[in-house]
Amino acid sequence: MALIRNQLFDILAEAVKPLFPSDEQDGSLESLIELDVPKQTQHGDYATNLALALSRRLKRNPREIAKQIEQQIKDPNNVIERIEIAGPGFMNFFIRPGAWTEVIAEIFQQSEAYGRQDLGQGKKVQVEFVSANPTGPLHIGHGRGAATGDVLARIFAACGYDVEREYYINDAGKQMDTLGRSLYYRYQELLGERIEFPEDHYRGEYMRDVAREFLKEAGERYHNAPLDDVLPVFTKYAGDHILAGIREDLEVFGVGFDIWFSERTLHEQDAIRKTLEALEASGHVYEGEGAKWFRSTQFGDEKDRVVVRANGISTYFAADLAYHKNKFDRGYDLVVDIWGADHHGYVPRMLAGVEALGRKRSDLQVILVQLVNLLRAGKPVAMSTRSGEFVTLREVIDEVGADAARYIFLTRRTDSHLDFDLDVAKMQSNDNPVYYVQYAHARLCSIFEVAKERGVSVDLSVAAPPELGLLQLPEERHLVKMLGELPWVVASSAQFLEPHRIPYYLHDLVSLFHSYYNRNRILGEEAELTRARLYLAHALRTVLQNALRLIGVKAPEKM
RNA sequence: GCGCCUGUAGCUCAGUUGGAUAGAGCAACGGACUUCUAAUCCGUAGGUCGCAGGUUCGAGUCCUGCCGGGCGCGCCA
Repeated sequence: MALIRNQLFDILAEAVKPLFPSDEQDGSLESLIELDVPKQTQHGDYATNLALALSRRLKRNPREIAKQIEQQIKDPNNVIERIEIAGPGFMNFFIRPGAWTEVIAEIFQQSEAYGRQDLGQGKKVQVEFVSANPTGPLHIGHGRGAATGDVLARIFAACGYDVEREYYINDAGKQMDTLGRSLYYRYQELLGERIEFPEDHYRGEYMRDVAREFLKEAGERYHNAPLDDVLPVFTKYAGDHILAGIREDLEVFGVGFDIWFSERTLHEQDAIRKTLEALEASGHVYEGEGAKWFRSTQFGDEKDRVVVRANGISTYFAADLAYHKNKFDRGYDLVVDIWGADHHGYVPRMLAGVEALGRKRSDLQVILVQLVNLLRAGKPVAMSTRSGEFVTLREVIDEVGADAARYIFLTRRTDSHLDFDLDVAKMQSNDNPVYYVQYAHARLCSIFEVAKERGVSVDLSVAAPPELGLLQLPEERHLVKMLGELPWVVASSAQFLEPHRIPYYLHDLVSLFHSYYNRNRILGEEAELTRARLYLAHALRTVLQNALRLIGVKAPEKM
């Protein structure tokens, strides 16, 4: 049996059809159906503005339309107790109390799979995120991107998409040479040379660490070696070493990737030249002023973009065109790029590139994650990779914990700016919203522990005991209703690419539980009621675990 | 100058894509532990949703203008 929300949706989808001639009865009708959980209980368990939405199209009074839809409603499972048509034409649905217990049975049966669904039907999705240059450690902004991409990938997977996570390594280009030289200079310094370290090189303390490591491994054999001869050695060492550190930090943060894609491989396979040739053949690349240009204005960009400079060297953007061609050639139906918002000016040309490569613009979704303001006691902390004056992601995680950091990143929309105050995050560590959620889980686990100690039979082997009807308190119905919303929350997170919906859902759900817990006893005098409530508790625990897993936060059994 | 993001309670942020009486956490104040975890709960207080117009049955949400904050605007990556 389907969840109440889904049943209502299907019922409405059927009931609305007769209002239209048969040639208009397509999927567009279903997309109009929205089921709202009203804030006011007097407005029912679910409400829809369907009649209001249709009134313009049908040019009729919305209340009349609502009445007509109501007459068409068939409710074979008898989930609807009554329907009220209210205000200008809202339809408010009151669910038969007994129907809610189906939700618990559903959760019980699906268990770990509850919340998963098959919206994606196996479509291939790639989420590319972090992709920080391997020239320095990850900072807090990368952390936000990492959390966002990681959770989005988890959400897509839960929605039945075939997801791959990818990290694009910018290991070509001149910043790598700069990195190699930075290591070279620090290395020579360690060997006692006096070096005037260039302003525009990587001055961070971490480069000294890399140099010490390098010295340990390579010894002194590069002492005063001519820079040009040995630069590749230094570049490779520094790049590999820093990338290894990045991988380690991400691992600590609970973020993993399926593919680490090296930009260098594009050059090695001549992919950039091939891509440009193809684009030239299709008329999207032309020559002018000694350079080669991509005609991005044809697809709405404000000006055309250079892909090969007058000196014959291709631009970063050219590599990115080849990279995205490579992505689509790998067969992804949808590619999601997660970028720092400071790259937003780059979006129009990339979308233009996607179209020039023969794909739909919507096949690439770019999520811009707004920058993070790192604060300490309300004061901004300077962040600059070159100067080396910054707090690394690793330091933040060590200071406030991975779960708390994740939660702070995830409880805002990606397009809103984020103030991350280390002192606040630490100071509030006991009142941190993440602990509020985790605590609920620990409490639930504790209930089952105590039940076991007291010898209360917790036979959860049967999907849905008949006594669930004993759950008659309004709070219990409210809880169950909310439990039933998880799949919808997950689906909408995927649809709108908004991971923040999950933590907000968790918070609301857990708030209901804490309140319920303080007012009522799960393990009470009456055996049957206790049993019913244990089933509710079990369902709740399942939902918490599943939702926490989606955001990559631990569900501790004890706190 | 142009473009993107943003402005909601003292602070940090939600607000189901246009719905009914705008919410949460922190901070403040007052209560609740002999009970399944008080990292919890209950209550009080806190708002001209930046400002001004417009669109319509209905606007925090959409359109225009203005004001403020952030970011970007290279044959750099």
